[in-house]
Amino acid sequence: MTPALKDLYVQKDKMYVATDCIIFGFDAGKLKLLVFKRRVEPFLGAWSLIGSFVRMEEDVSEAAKRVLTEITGLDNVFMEQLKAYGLANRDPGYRCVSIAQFALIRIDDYDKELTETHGAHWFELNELPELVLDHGQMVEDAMARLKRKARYQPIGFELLPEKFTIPQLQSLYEAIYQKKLDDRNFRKKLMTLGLLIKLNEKDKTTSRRGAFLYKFDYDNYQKLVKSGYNFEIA
Amino acid sequence: MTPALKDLYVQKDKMYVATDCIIFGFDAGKLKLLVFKRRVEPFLGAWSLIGSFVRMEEDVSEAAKRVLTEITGLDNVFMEQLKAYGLANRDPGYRCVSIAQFALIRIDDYDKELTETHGAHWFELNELPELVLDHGQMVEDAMARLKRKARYQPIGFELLPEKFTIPQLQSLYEAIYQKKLDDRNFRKKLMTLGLLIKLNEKDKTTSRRGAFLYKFDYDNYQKLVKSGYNFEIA
DNA sequence: ACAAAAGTGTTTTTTCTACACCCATGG
DNA sequence: CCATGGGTGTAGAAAAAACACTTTTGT
Repeated sequence: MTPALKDLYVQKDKMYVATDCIIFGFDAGKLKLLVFKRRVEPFLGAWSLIGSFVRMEEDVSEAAKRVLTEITGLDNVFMEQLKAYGLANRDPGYRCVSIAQFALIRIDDYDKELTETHGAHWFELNELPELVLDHGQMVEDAMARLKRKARYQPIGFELLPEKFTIPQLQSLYEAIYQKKLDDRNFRKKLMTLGLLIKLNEKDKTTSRRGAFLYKFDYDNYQKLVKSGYNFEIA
Repeated sequence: MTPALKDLYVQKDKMYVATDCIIFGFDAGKLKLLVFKRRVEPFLGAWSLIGSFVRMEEDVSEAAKRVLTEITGLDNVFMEQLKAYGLANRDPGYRCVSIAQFALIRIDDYDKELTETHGAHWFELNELPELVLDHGQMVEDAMARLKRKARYQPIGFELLPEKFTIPQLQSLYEAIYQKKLDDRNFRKKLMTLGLLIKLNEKDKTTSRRGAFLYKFDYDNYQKLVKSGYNFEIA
């Protein structure tokens, strides 16, 4: 914080600082968002992102992790800051700046009980209800970030189970980019990356023949990144 | 802002919210950063980004614009939010979250008097002094953003005068990417974009022959973006 | 035997890269 | 007339896009 000179002599105003989580999941070929029905005033009954005020002694990112763990029971979730929302009148109740966080979770391994006690629901992205305050804007911005980022960083894998099939991966990318991709080119591209480990198991839930399962090779990816490698999945 | 349920019953803490500006300029083939020598405690005499506390009645982005205008005398400067810095102990004096802003200015048309009265200096990026608090991190993050963003959005033009030559533009991109680019390929690439308007004037300050001046075609760019166009300058 | 999804190669087109010489001008 | 930076084209390599059929297997 670097106050401009004159600010040293004017009143410094204190505000609430909050954090809101935009939580993406992927299920049955659809991108989904975890939103919450508020059970208290203000905005009782309205849909909203989950969030919390940031406490005096915690980092903003810690506050976000705390919320995510309370809600999903998960630790080690992929999360990064989206941006701060700081319109003076964004919350009619009181001045509050919110720092939105962008999270990706494996939809199958979160704690359903926990979420249900919090009034959580998964919505498909194009079937989202109206959200309170500027939360709709946050979701829109997060979606744009996801689209851009999925291309250059292997964050898509955060949305899939640890073991996944190529067709699953493709349908995820199709959901993110909102367009159909060519099977052969997609598979070829991925294989040439050398970042998938083929397992000796098949997933037979979607076809009689079954599709081979793969794991993402995080170790190799880390190495490649260090040596100046640029991931890209169009 | 979406408080988690339990937060409604716990104390809500108020904090200072500040904004700090990472101001880039480009001059004589070098990327530069505007930093300030502090003339008051705390950190008297240390180098720092310029910033301000956000006031109760102003948007965070307004606060940043206010600072920028106070310092440079310029309005309509390219500025966008970088991200929020929210470590609990980032400022030893008191809890303060800072929202860093990323600004690009045309180095020739800012008000030199104004900046000098504020203790401002332009530093080349690889000759930066130590900065207070987490400002060094902010600069590093901003530089990464500039590198990434210059490739996909025509923000480079914000750093050049309205009329510029191709060699000038190339040297800007070379400074941003920190590598030499091929003259012919660079020029070819730009020409095929169809976003430069060639003027009937030459800049003769750098060669006897003189280089034609160009303007960026913002109108056409807007149109192309709307029709789904993707800008790219490698 | 057949439905339904998984898996496989080749050709064409486009984009990227590397590379060397002439031009215009002011001094 | 010459030093200096401005400006131009082409060929080879690499990457992206288009495209259709065979395989497996549970029912």
